[in-house]
Amino acid sequence: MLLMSGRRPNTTPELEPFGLHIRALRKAANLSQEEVAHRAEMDRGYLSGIENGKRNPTLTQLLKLAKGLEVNLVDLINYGE
Amino acid sequence: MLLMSGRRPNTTPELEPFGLHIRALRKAANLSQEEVAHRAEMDRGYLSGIENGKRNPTLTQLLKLAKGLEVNLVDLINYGE
DNA sequence: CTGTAGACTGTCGTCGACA
DNA sequence: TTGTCGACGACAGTCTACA
Repeated sequence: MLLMSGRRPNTTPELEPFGLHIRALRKAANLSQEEVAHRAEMDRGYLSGIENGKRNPTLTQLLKLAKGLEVNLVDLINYGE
Repeated sequence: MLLMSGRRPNTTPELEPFGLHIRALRKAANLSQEEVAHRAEMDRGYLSGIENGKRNPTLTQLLKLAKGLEVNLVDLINYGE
């Protein structure tokens, strides 16, 4: 093997706080991952990966996510760092 | 012709305002692309692509860029939208 | 409802080079 | 100093499916 297809990295320390923040925003809005993913027009499994700090989203994905959570981009990335 | 290797997309409307903002921040600090890229530990040519709205950086790249420009993440992405 | 696995396409991100 | 090109490895992002 060594085919390494579907990216499934372990939790990345750098991305973890962001993921927790996204989850907090979603919970605060009382939405399921599926609902947010649908509104953001992104994959539900991918959103799960983001919340768990396993994915490294691009700027365009962040824009979609902000839309899905109905917050502006600044609030989306305004976590502790 | 149709081999499409080294990513060299045309300007993406979605990414353009962000690029202009990054350029403004860099100019305000009186830095060259090379200096910022070095401090951010990223490729200079790639930074050029970002400023021109041709690249779609990931969250980790944004974190690096904030470091290179010596601003926090919020200021980095706080452009008009 | 959520997490994760497999498979696939397309792009990210780097390096070296040249205008 | 900046933009862009070629090549290439690695990963983003999607879809189906199952616990």
